[in-house]
Amino acid sequence: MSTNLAPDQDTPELPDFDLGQFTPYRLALAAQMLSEKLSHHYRSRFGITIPEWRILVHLVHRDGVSVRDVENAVAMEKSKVSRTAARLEVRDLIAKGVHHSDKRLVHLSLTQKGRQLMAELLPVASDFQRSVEAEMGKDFQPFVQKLEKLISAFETVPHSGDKQ
Amino acid sequence: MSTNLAPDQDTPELPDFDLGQFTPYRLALAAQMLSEKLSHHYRSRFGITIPEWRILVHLVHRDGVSVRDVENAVAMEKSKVSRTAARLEVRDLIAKGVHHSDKRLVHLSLTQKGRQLMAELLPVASDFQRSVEAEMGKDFQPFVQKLEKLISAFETVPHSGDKQ
DNA sequence: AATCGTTTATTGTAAATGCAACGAACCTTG
DNA sequence: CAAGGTTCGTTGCATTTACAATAAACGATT
Repeated sequence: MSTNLAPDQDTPELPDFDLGQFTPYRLALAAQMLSEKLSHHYRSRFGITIPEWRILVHLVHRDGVSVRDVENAVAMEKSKVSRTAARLEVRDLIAKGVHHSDKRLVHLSLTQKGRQLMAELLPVASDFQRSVEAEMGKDFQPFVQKLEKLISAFETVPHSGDKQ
Repeated sequence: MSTNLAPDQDTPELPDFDLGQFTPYRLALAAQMLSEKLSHHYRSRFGITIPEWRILVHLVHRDGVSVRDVENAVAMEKSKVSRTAARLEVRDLIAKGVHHSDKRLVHLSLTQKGRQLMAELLPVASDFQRSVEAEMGKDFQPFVQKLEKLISAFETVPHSGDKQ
């Protein structure tokens, strides 16, 4: 409880700022809404979380890759990839092997069980994608193009001193 | 290491699925990139995290609200709002009081120190917003309109049985 | 071949998160 | 006013997360 006697004294004039007009927030909100709605399908029907989904779907696209490859492809930190992959291995959805020539690399690949799961999961994702496209109608293509433009504009340039 | 002798036997044909074309993922990526780039300013220069930023900026917009109000306004769970507000109170950036007539409600408001912080922070956010708009040029307005269309299309309708 | 620096993946640790359970305050109905 | 149901905010708990530190394998240089 404040005991200030002159609460407005010396207070700088604050410009009004509406979070609802702030693009980073609106983008985060849209992403959160779509992800929650979609991941509801993964979770309730297949017990798959979003990080798990990302690894699995990347392995469908390009099987037999390393943790580092996944990290770059699906925008997840390597420790997150590592622990998520460990969970998937326990459930026998992926297999972890060693690369032929480079023993540092982990060879991640889908198991039969993983492939069967993805055979059920991918149509759900495709349906969802189609529902997004249908929802936006003719606006979809231009929207995606501008979204990609935004992504490439804000893509972190390597070695550009971004972290400091 | 797998000992399957016929690894492709019984394997269903998996359609190729490119995460890079999947709208929920691209949206999440764009949001993550913008948030990271922006929150870098908050963090390094002011020691403010994204949840803290959201509460503070909402209090600039509409001061003296409850946890529930914040929860609805900035799309954060109430327990997250509660704990984040507790941190902000410790740092004397916001004050927690009791509502006049309803003693259940917590009255959240900016302190002098909080207002001074926001006086420094808001211009940074505005600059960032302008940089996004500049980056996208004439595409910005149509992009935002379509983004809002997407948000309202996927907004969870209350009492529509969405959670089951 | 031995050594130094780099890359890769895992793990330790503290912090953050979501969900459920809880108590307090409110609101209704009898 | 008493009892039952609801809303609000906090807290307990198990899980997840980010970041740093580590170990193992690699490559290059001498």
